[in-house]
Amino acid sequence: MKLKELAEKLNLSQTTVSRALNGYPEVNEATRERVNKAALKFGYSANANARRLAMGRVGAIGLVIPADSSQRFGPHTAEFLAGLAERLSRDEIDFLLSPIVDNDEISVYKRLISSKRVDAIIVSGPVLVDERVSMLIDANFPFVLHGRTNIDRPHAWLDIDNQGAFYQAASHLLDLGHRHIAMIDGLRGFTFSEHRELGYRQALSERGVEIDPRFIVHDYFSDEIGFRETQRLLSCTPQPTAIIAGSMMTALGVSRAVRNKGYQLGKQVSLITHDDVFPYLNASNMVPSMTTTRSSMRSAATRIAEMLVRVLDGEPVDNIHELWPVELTVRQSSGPPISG
Amino acid sequence: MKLKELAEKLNLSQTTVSRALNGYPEVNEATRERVNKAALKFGYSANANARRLAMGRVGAIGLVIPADSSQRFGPHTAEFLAGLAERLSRDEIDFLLSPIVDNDEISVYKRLISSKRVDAIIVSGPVLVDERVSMLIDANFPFVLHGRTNIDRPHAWLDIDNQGAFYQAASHLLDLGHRHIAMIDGLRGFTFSEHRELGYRQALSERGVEIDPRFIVHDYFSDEIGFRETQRLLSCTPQPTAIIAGSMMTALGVSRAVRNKGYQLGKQVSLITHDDVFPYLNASNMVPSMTTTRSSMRSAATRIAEMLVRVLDGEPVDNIHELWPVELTVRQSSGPPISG
DNA sequence: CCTTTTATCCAAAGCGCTTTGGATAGGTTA
DNA sequence: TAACCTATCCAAAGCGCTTTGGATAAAAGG
Repeated sequence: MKLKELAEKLNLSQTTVSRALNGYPEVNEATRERVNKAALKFGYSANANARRLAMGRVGAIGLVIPADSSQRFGPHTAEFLAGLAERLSRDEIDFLLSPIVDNDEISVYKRLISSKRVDAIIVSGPVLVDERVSMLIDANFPFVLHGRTNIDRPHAWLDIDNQGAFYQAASHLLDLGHRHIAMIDGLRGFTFSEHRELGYRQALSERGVEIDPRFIVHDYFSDEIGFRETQRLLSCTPQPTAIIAGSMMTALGVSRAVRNKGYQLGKQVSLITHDDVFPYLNASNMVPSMTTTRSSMRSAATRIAEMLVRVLDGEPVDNIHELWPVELTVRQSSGPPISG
Repeated sequence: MKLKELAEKLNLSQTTVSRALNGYPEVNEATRERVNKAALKFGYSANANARRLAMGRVGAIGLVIPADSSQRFGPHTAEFLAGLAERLSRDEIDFLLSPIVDNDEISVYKRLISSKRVDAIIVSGPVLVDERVSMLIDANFPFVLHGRTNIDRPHAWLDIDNQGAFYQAASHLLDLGHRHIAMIDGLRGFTFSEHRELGYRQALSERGVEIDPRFIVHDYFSDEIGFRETQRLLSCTPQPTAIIAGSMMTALGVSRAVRNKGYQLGKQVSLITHDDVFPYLNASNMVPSMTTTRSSMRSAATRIAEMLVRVLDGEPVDNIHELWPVELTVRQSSGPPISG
């Protein structure tokens, strides 16, 4: 069923039917109703391609995702997508996932833009000076960045206060009396990771605590890394008495290594984790319950979707950015240091 | 830059340029090269909407995902998407995620079909008699099902042997001498979940072991459910001496509850988990290492993408289905029952 | 040397929609 | 009653591409 046929059945022109369907004012209410009813009855729904061709709009936003078997497409991405879906479904905006081909990320973005299949793009996992971001600004293509870069040309972004998170975590541990604090976070180069390290260093420096480079780990978020690195850390002299973990997955590995050594969390080793809030992995239900810096990835994504809609509505991007604070929740996995 | 302009610059017709670009034979090799070079130089790339409108094809496949904050969009979905991306990137096929609106799943599918935005659909999480599947068959719309249904009209699917998985797990536990075996699996109604219960029941029945309905749990896959239900199970009389968990997330909760009670995995309580293979959560690295039935969700997705391409190439769906066996890997979390 | 084939290329007709620039008829105003 | 709105509808022109049905010229066949 196409517009023309529907129009014929109704003895109306395509113009009128189109207008009736799209809510234009210059059509009689009675007519509109008649059209709507008929559309429903015949199961008519506009061909999206034709519609977009005519309008120059798309009704979809783009995301570029890694296509190899890397760790990068993990539970964080899933939460993120779920959050986007939550908001975008309201406007019937779909999203287009474009896998990276030939490891050439930037050209996937370019393809996405020039193929006109998306109205906007969401960029995540930025590095400090992100080529994608400057390219998108240059191309004047609408996008929202999840995270931050050092590029100070105006663009829309949302980030959480990663520096503050690790600063708070480290400060709390210092308050408790810890002096040997390690951190196991995400890969070096990513802004979030660098910011977290900054927060960690800041806290330690403020108290005059020396920073031991062996205690700073950057790697993938996985239980295995958490386990392995904690084992390594616990064989250092002096041993760290506290660890800050960048993700729940990492924390699982850390816990395991700590237990494995016969230690208890919150006693010989304290642990603070950054919690992106996975519905299937709850920090407060852990045993012992986990001290965390918490910020829902899903909510952030929902908000980003919101911002994207604003960008698409033409709002100037200068004002579209948000920095979300991160709150420390003290639970049982952190306590004053005791000797092993 | 549009086709017309490019054609003008080259002093050729749109037809020829289009054909040159799309690899049709009726164009001189020299001309083709000239065209390709010019296209590259001017950064020309066909407007996808126009292209699709003209061709009636899309270059994207559809997936419907839950948009609420349910548990359903979790790490399994993420792995699945990653697997699809791995294969579809080769053919530059994108995927379109359509969130469910108003909780009306079937109409999202219909919208997806009639809006002509995707060439095919991937359906996952089928129930025993799945309305979506019969609808898609009726509509004669290409799709591949991840999982199985009882609908015996021809369609393409890939499933793992869920029944066999739980049958093997239960049998192994019975072999070890367990007589009180519980299972904590996914939500009732889903085929995979029903199949697993079938396997479990079959194993127990074959050995004449009575089935205790309190020992069969169906719920979301999460550590919290695993924890809570295990606590409940361990307060039953008689206590189960073994638990089969449907997912790694569940297993984390189970482990925690077991430890919490002062028990050891593989001693007072044995645990076998179905492992969908998450890169960030490794069964063999757990302590104690985890006995699993293992089947990579990611590989399955990659294969499904492969099948989808075949479906799109017009191969009859009758022969496009695969049932993947699941292998039991015995590790330390399962052992003979000992008294608490 | 003329006819037939083959290799290239092109003009124009869609694909299904939105939107521009009127038409038409009934109602208002003076 | 004539001149002017207003509300409602329509025909036709794109949107940028692919594809059909030739045209043209060079090569081959007789």
